[in-house]
Amino acid sequence: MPRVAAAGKPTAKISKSQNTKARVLHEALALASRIGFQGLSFGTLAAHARLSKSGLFAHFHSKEDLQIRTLELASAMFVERVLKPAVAAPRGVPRIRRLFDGWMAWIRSDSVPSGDILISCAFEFDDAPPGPMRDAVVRGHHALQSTIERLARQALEAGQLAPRTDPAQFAFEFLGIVHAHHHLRRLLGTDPRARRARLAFERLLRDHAAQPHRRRAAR
Amino acid sequence: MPRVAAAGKPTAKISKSQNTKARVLHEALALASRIGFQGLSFGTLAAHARLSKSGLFAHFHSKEDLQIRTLELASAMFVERVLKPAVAAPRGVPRIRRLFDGWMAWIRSDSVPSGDILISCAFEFDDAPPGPMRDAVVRGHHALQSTIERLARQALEAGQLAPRTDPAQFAFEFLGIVHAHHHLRRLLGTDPRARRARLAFERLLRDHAAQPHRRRAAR
DNA sequence: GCATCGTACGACCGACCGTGCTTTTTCTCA
DNA sequence: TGAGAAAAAGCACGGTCGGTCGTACGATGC
Repeated sequence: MPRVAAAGKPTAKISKSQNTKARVLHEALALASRIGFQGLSFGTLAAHARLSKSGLFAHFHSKEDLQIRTLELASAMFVERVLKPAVAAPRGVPRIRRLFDGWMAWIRSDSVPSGDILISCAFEFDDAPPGPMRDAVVRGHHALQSTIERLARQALEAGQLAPRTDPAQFAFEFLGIVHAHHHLRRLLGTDPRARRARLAFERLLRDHAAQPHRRRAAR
Repeated sequence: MPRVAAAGKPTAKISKSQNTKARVLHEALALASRIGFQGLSFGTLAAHARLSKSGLFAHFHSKEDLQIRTLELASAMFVERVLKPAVAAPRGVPRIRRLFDGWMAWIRSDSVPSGDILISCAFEFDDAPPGPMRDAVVRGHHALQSTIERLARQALEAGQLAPRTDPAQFAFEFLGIVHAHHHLRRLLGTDPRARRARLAFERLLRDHAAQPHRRRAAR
């Protein structure tokens, strides 16, 4: 069978192994985002990556290894495409906004089909028996939660959020909105339901906004 | 066929079949709530229900049939234990509160282990290929969404919510809070994290509360 | 008293699973 | 260019999956 020559890229001296490994991992990511991490089997991945099942074993020692590497790739992409652009925005509320916008775009993006694979993964393993994957998912959640908390705290210190704001609570609700949007998008299709999430986010921000000019009326 | 003449009649004799079927279904529900609907296999269920695999086939024609029956049982229990008690409360905000309280208790309940199986199911099938289970999940979502919308609309008409309230948006955020709580509970254990969901719910209510005494300050 | 039907059983099927072991192909570099 | 290393394939294993088949037991209707 005539092998397909590498996809035209110069590949500056990356040993071929690394190259195919990366390619296979991207295939695995696309596959996992469609059928879940549990459904990511060596057989289907092999067929999809035009590699024999045993050929995969040269790169991944076990299915669990494959899952974790794939999850790591997804995390790295999320950091690169969502977190980094967010922290490029000015501290405080603008940065929080940028995070939300970037996240929504990431969910909408086609590069990782079927939405945010990290969220799917979290829900897939939230009731799994203890194991490396579950641990990785828990670590990922804590990282996200504390990141959002930090952004909220910065906004608080900058006087852009009301002093009564609880950063942890803010992060909880922030994550809840994103998760709800992701779920609905997958369940009901791609209709412009992002509006609901956007409104909820605006309400969250408005409700915690600093109001220097007058005393708060509610309560 | 000595089939049941009519549903629900005295039927002093609950034909043995119905009995074991109900027993097996409850086993299936408990099992599915621990390992998910996809993981609910005939083999494991047979071992768990002390019935041979082929014995199960006398009651369920296929795995899909088993899944759907199990889902129906869960839905019926949810209606019985959460929805009905809620509509027993006075119309308006009290009824909404009762729904939230009941739902949180249902998630906490041990009767259906591992939280709300309907929520888990929804997340399990939100990216599944089209099929009866997915359809059932979508229908279930619409039913819940429209129920909450209705409660919100009633509260609106009773003047207990601010006129600018959008019932659909209210339902979206309500569901988001419950889902987020359920997810966190499964992911991080049973710690008293319900407080976060409670606070978010209170904020949702407070934010949409009618304020007859003064004009709203925000915006 | 006998035929019928629903319930339950054990054996079995083909497909796919994850994973090793061996062989062949391909790449790398002196 | 050729030898050694690395990558990929081939193959076989034990296991589980959803599902079928033939069969046997117990109740029920005629």
